[in-house]
Amino acid sequence: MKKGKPTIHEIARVLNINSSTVSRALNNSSRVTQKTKDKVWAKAKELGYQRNLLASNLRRNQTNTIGVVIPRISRHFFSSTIAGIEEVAFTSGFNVIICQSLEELDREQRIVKNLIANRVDGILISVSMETDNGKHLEYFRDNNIPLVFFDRHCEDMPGTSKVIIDDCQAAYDAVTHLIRKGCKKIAHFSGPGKLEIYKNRLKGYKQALLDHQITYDPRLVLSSRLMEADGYASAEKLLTNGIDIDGIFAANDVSAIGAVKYLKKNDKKIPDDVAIVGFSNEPISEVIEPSLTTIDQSGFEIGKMACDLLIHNIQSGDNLVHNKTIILNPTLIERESSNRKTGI
Amino acid sequence: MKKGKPTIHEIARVLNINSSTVSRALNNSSRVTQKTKDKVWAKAKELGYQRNLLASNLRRNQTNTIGVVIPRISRHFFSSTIAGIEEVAFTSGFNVIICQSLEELDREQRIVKNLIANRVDGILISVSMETDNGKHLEYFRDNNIPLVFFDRHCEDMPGTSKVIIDDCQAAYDAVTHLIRKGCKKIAHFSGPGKLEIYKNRLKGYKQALLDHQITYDPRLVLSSRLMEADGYASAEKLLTNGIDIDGIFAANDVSAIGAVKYLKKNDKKIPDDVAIVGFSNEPISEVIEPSLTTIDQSGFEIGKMACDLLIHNIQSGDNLVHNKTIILNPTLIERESSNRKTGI
DNA sequence: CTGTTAGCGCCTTCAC
DNA sequence: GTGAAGGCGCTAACAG
Repeated sequence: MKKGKPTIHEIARVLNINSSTVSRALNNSSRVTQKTKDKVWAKAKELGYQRNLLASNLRRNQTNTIGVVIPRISRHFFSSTIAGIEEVAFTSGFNVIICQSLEELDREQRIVKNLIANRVDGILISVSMETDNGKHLEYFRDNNIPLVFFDRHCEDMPGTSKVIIDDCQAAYDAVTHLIRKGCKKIAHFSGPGKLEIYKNRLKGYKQALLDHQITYDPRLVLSSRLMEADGYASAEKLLTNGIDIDGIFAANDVSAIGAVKYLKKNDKKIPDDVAIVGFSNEPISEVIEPSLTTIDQSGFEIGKMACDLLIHNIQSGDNLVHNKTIILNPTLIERESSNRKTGI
Repeated sequence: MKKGKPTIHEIARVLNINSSTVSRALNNSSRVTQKTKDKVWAKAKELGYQRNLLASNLRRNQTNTIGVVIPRISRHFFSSTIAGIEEVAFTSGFNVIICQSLEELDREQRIVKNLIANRVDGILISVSMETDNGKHLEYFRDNNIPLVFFDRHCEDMPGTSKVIIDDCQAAYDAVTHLIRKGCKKIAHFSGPGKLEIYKNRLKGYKQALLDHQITYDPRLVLSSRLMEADGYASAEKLLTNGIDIDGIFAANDVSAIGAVKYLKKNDKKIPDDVAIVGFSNEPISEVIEPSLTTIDQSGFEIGKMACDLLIHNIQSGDNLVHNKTIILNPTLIERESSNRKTGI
């Protein structure tokens, strides 16, 4: 009973043929007899042979693997995204390595280094909320390794593919929707200020107010670190401080959920019957308050598109020529107000 | 401008030293001068050197990577689990490859093969609902590669480490809780029959009935494929068919949620005011029905323990000697009935 | 169709 | 403390 796992040489030895032939047979090369293939496959199975991809990848200088970096896997948007990515990757024969930055730049940097060290063929990334530049991603551009941003991107990396949503427009639509419903004092629950997407959502918010002759009041804008508790606290802060609001535009789902929880728990009412618009494709939004209007951004679709683009860039062999920015327009979904017990 | 990425030989060449020295310097070997180290590091940075882990791993015959196989990343339980796993792995210097079987045995088998081909140092797995034996996992035992089951395991693999919960006892407690609250006709929303954990939960359900002199009625047991729609349909089926129930024991969170949704939507009431106990650590349960009693199984803790065990097995070098089964006892959490508008 | 040869980039003896 | 040499397992190039 020998220790080491069998290699192609082992198979070659017992079969009295050359290891190259074994390699070709195992890879279903057309330049090898079916008879030989059968023999090789049979012996491989018999010996319990398991191909060593490390060696193969090293030799071929490609791994058929793409790295995915997201802030946090437990966020519904990102797990939908991963579902979409995996679907595309899988059917194209790529493996996926999923890594979470946990919203920390430091971790993100280490992850990226590691993905490079593991020689991934390309990378999909939605940056952490501490990331305000793409210095740690320059390696990819410099070495012509495809990289695609999705959702959260870096503004200082022009000439890099991205799949993003039109945050400014979406925010504009959301706020306009509230205004049309009669809201005049609309609070904005924002996200980390470093992230491009939240800057743009704020911009859309302001523009909508401006276009409808409503004065911008900075007291109504509350940022967050994307925790449910932040939304909760923001709602609490406004309402208990007697700041008068009649609508909320939440730039992220967790804020919206936190806000709703606060309102429910304290039986607070917001005068007008439309109240909250939140970016979200969280199924939870449908449950907690059937009337919650959302700006639907399908993580699944975004993941698919981003992965499609990446694989296209990988296979075309030249990252730089194929740069492309895909801008999606999420739709405003106004759910039926079935159960408006809290007055929201 | 040369094409290939710089290697240790490249660094060695320009520094007029041997590549072995460079290798040692880069690995912080104690047998190399600090001065040399500095030179090497400086030059590495200057050239934009990125270590090739494929080569390193091949040579060292270990990858410092553990594979994680779960049914579906978007299930809250599993994403908590991953958070726990990553925390432990990260601090021990291991990388993690996360793969989802999407509940398909076929996919699971391919994933496992791929992880083997990538020479992971160990594997953590919670099997798919189609998996009723561990044939595709025998390789690990045969080659002495550590494997740890968590949550969902295979009964035909004795002598394999696992971190599981005491499903039978937990179910027993849940049903007993309902009985004490006065329920007599308790429906059981189960899961895929192939999975050990659901068999055990059913066993606990039956035993609790038996011990309290309640006759077991098979019509009250409804299995599912773990979709929210199944819970919804099960509740609908029972209530519209006039089958009389006064309590539900849901063996998984999605069933519980589906059931609650059905009840809410149709304003159905269950006579007694205790109604549903569901396995869950989903935050959603707290939102949709604050009074939903749950059997709390912390995915985070399970992930941490499983990963701890795995890494211990990896580092001790002998998988077989260190087999260990950890059985956790989840706690029953009865939430305050704050807002019982639907009569649930 | 199959064999020979020569590495991929790194690490680890073994010398000195 | 550093150098020389060999090989991890696989595949690509070139013969034949």
